[in-house]
Amino acid sequence: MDHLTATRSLAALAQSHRLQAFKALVVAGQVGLTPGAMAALLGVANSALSFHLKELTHAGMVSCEPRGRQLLYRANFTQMNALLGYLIEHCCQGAPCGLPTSCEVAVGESI
Amino acid sequence: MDHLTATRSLAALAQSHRLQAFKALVVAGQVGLTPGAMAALLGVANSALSFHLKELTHAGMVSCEPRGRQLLYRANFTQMNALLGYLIEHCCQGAPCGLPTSCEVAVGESI
DNA sequence: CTTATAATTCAATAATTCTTGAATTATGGA
DNA sequence: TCCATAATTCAAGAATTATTGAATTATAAG
Repeated sequence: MDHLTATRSLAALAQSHRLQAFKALVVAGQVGLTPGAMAALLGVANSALSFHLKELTHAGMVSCEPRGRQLLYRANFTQMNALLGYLIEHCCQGAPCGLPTSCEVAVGESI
Repeated sequence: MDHLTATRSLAALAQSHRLQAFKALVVAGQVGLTPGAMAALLGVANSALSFHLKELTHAGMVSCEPRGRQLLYRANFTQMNALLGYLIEHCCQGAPCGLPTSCEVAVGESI
């Protein structure tokens, strides 16, 4: 993850509806969510949500797969983890990070 | 950290010059940096940097203290850690986070 | 084949964000 | 006091981002 990618990833999450959508996708996990379900969940117009999903997709924060006449969006955990790795590396200075004890994975380019 | 604060914190970092400034402040640590030093470092006009520092300040990502005729800005590590805690809690779903092994601190409201 | 559904795209507008350069405020030194 | 320095503020304009409603594309079911 480089500076530009980090900036774009942060910008993708830095909007209330998009952060809501992403959090919903995280909760949904591998099952994913359709745009219709998310629009209903967030109370946002279809076209507005479509716009935000495009932003998230372009930033690489979510992936999209056709399922019949619907689309299934899923959170891209790899990219999210890469963003967290970047923030921890460049914005924490090795200071205590207040992280869950379950996260003891070695950091590296694989993030 | 709640949804709104997280959105504002993310927005504060979701701009190239602001992310650069914040990273520079992280490197500077407790010493801090003056606006003049940062403007020179980033190659940004003073007034533009002032605008961005105001954004970071309003979002609570940095603090500011007068020092003679200069100002000293410092990264707010507490807020940054709270943001990381929020992202890990809501955007990771307990999945492996790819974090440095040095971060084994228990998470809590103190983040 | 026709119809209903799911989602995106488009155009227009509104709103926000960013940059620039000039003006302002305030501190410290000659 | 006078001048130079440090930084912010302000106004204007450019650029980007967000919302709305209509139109379009495409799939599935009857």
